[in-house]
Formats: sequence, structure tokens, C-alpha cells
Amino acid sequence: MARRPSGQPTDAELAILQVLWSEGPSGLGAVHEALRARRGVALTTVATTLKVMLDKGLVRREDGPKGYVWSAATTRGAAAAGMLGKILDHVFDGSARGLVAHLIEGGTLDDRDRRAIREMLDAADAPKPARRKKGGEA
Amino acid sequence: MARRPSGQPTDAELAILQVLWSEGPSGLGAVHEALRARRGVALTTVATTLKVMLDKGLVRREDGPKGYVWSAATTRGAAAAGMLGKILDHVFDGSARGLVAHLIEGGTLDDRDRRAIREMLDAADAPKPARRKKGGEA
DNA sequence: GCGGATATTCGATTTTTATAGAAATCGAAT
DNA sequence: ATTCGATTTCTATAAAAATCGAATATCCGC
Repeated sequence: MARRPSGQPTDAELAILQVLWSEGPSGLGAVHEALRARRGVALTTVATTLKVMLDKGLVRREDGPKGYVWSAATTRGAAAAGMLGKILDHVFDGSARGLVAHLIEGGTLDDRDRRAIREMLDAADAPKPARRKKGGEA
Repeated sequence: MARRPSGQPTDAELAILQVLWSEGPSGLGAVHEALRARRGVALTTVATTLKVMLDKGLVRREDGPKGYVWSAATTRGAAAAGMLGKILDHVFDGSARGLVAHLIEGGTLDDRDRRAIREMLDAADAPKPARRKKGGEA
């Protein structure tokens, strides 16, 4: 047999999603143009891939003046979550901490990044300053 | 055509690498056992996949008492780097900070994780404490 | 209304991935 | 040395992924 459909976008699909995420809802021609700028791909290939993605629920389409107007039906965050999940499960045994450790130790993050992350951590530690009373300390 | 071989391990390959990473160099039978514990997969399937991985350079093999002894030829870090690179490039437009932000905001990290990450950040900020005097040397 | 440009669908092709049975091999125990 | 069990190699199948050409549909301008 072949591999079970993971539901996650494939590489070609991700390339299209990337266009839709940054350009917003677009017609086939526009998507094709954006993709052709990087890789040589035929118009029909883009059209076929979009159709497949429609079946998978990765994109939506509405009738436009010309043909359809295609738009992403999934967010960057959702796509990232799926891909990250695979890394976490298969490579870091489910430890998000281990993943961040890899980013820090691998030099992928610079000073500015580390500062920004610290701020995000602070915000996450105190998201709701006890808007009632019991803030965890009894 | 089909998709160009990305060089990165596929799902089945990743599952095998996971075994080799945690168990160390193992014979075919051991790998099979470890995999069967999770998914039902035939012995020959594991053998075939290992051979493919050998050609790709993902695993190594040495002659052992019985057959070969298989070991990972790539590290967790290397595998993670490849997969992360894809996410960074395609989803977060190259921003590692954005990726960590997603982890923090998405609740993937708990209190303990955040504390551990802060420590790692501290360590990264001062890699060599220059135990001479104060850090601000020229 | 017609023609050309753009879109969409259909069908076809190729490669990769994932899977596993059959056959050949090899070391060990009897 | 013969068999036995584990291993390796060979061959094969099938779905998914990626691609595109041809045929068809649709819209706009003239």
C-alpha cells in the first residue's frame, strides 16, 4: 500500500498556500504568476493542485468576475501546528522544550530573538492578572 | 512528474530513525519489534525501508554476529533542522522567533517548559561568563 | 454574436512512498 | 552436513504526489 493521507499540506500545496497567505484571495492566473516567479510550473498544474486542495479543505473558492477566486481555508498557525506536531512526536519525542532548546543552542535565534521570546514568555506567564481573585495562590 | 526527492526522511524512515536514536545500533529484528509495538508492520517492510535509507545515507550498517547492525547516520538535530527549515521558510517566512511565538501562544509549552527555556536563554546570552571580571570587555 | 484570452475539468504520465511476499543466504545447533 | 530460524535481497503492488496537454467552458470587448 501507500502512505495514509496525513491531511497535512504537501510541498506543492504549501507553496500555493504561501501565495494565498501573503497575497490574499487570488485568481488562478495570479497564483500561477507568483509561483512561476520561483519555480517553473504550468498553469494546469496549479489548477489541478488547487482542485485537490479544495477537496482536502485546504482552500476555498468563490465565483469571481472571471473564474473562481481562491483563498486559503487554513491559517499559517494551523499549518505550522501540524508540521510541528510531526517534529515534536518523531524527533523530540513530544518535548516542545527540547525543540526550543534546539533552536537556542543551534544558533537559529539571535539576541533580538531571545529578547523577544523572553517578553512572550512573560506575557504567557501572566496572561490574565487574576481578574477575579484566586490567581493560583490561595 | 512526481515530487523531487527532498532528501529529508519520510514518515516511515523517521519512525525507524526514532528507534535507532533511542535504542542505539540494532539488528533488524530489534528494529522490527520496536516498530511493531506501535504500528503493525511486516519484517520485510522494515528491511526494505532500511535498504532505501542506506542508499539515501540516512543509516549505516556494519556486519554483526547475525546479519547487519544498523545505526542512524543522521542526528536528531540534523533531522529537526531539515524539517524546521521547511516550516520556517514556508510558514513563518524564515522567522524563528515567529515559530517560538506560535509555540508559546498556542499553549504547547507549559510553566515548566517556559522556566526551562528562560534558563536556556540565559545560558545563550552568556555563553562564556568570562569569569575574569565583568562581562563588558571590549 | 464572434473571437480570443483566461479558466476549469478530464485524463494521462511519472516518481516517490509504503507495503509485503518469495526467494536466496547465512550462522548456529543438532 | 542438514535443517532451522533469522536476515537480506529481489520483485511487485498500490496509493499519493506532481506534473501537464487536450478538450471544454466562460467572459469581455468589439
